[in-house]
Amino acid sequence: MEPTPLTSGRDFIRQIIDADLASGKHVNVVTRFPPEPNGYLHIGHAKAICLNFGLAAEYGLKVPARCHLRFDDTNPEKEEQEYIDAIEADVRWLGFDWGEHLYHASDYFQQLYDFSEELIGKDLAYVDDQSAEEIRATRGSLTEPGVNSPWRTRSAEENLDLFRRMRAGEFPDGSRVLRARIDMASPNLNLRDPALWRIRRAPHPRTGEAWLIYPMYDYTHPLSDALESITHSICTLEFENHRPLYDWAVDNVSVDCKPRQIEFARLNLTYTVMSKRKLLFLVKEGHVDGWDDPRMPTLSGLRRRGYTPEAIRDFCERIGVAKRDSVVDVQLLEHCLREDLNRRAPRRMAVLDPLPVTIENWEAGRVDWLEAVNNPEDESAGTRQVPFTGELFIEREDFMEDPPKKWFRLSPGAEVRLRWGYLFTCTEVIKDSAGRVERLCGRIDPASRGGNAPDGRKVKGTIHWVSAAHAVEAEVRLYEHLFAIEKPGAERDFLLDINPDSLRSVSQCQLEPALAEAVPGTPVQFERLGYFHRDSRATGLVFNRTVTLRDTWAKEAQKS
RNA sequence: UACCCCGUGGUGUAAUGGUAACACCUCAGUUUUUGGUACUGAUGUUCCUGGUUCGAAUCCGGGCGGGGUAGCCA
Repeated sequence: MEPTPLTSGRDFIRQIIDADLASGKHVNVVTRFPPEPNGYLHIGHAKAICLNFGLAAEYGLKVPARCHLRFDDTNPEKEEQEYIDAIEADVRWLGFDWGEHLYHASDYFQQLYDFSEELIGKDLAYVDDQSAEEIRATRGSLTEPGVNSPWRTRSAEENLDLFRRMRAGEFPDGSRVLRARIDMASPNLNLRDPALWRIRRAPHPRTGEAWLIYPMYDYTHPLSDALESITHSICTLEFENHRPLYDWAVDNVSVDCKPRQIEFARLNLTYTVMSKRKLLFLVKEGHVDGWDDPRMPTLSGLRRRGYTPEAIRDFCERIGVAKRDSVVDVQLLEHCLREDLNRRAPRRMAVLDPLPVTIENWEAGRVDWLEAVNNPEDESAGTRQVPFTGELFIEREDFMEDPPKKWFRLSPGAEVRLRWGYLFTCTEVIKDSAGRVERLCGRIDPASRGGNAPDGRKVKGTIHWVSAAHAVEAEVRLYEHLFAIEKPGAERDFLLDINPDSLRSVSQCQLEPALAEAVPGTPVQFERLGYFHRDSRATGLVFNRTVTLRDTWAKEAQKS
């Protein structure tokens, strides 16, 4: 090891590990990410994944280090193979690799069982015949101690016999549990003789019908960690009160490894909900279109929305790790996304709300192929040819008949640049009988091909356009936050806080021809509008808006 | 009103007894063939109260505030 590392500027977890390495308590670092396969992974899990796998990668530069993926599959009633598969795919997509170290708590059932016989032999566990209701009633309350079970003083022989018969299936579901014998008067409720095993005749995705009893999390987790030689077992704050029980388990059975549990604050994000229960509810009740709905904070939803693993990892790094409850501004996530997409997304022109424009001084039938830069941030992205003709579509909102101050897009008599094309002046506004603008006519400056004024005159506004004859049609889905307020559910049922405009689907958008070949999974910028991403599930040409561009004009316009 | 944890700009995170910093947000400006990007600048912070100390965001006491915990869920 290097001389004592600088602990300054590091989060509290890294400081703990630094100290453990410096003191010689550990010579390696082993972490784990332990999801329960009862739902899809979300951005909050990404924080834990980046932390645990990131720690292994970081410390791996100096000492042996690794991170395990372990499924915490001890409750077959809620867990499914579909979730197991999705979780593995999501962790990989995020960019992490567990190598050989894929584990399941269910792999340890036999060892966990043997440890329980050991506990029984030490008079540290007993079989309780009370019902769940009776146990609840005798647990006491936050301010009152619990009451000992009448079965608490059974002999080790009797407990052993009963426990073996529990396993053998001699008793009905719920009729008995194995309990730790700790202290029914402990101020920590978790220590009031917690259940260790319960009888449950439910088929398990991995062990099938082999087990009729299943171990509890509080018992399974510390011992699974110990069996895998985990050095630092990182979990979220709500397990803080469980730590004494965690330590009790590893201290009282024959394992030689004593992992340390460290708790950190889970991620909360503005304008979204993060609990699996709520996300499952949104899916089941049809408020969204499945776990991978682009509005969901799930990794599969973010992926379908167009988020990149790089942006998510960057975000997880920037939010830091601490113990205080906090709510991160979703704008930071969006910032990380834009920063990444700005570097990599090729630019294209797309008109979402088309307004026809006729260029009067353009020879009928003439097509001019213009060179357009693919990405000003990346010269290697090259250029492409876009067709320019006398009949174009521009964005309806880029024209105003009576523009406000500071408006520098199109208006009657005003000159704008058609991106990569010509300088254009609107000379006539044609309306339908209802007074709605139907079409614009105008003239281009033939000497301004490419967009440069021949005499150097300043043209402030640049707008995007497509040639009507060449445009391809597409559906574009405009997403906003799923919830309308920063902290959904804070004041009332979270469903009431759902944003009714979280999805606006626009059909018959007019796109430049290159977009017909857009590939799902690769981002593209629609110039002046935002970053988009061809939907991976829809047939036909459908784009999801990943995130808008920053829009200072929208802000300016909002002021008045 | 039992036990545990946590209080630093609007938000998130640093500063580990020695000038309170970084990022996001907000605002103002420069550059710009995207009202994008980039760049510059500005506003704004240690919950309160005693104590220890030459010196406290940091250590100690007392308050106050927030969160967690009473599944045979994880």
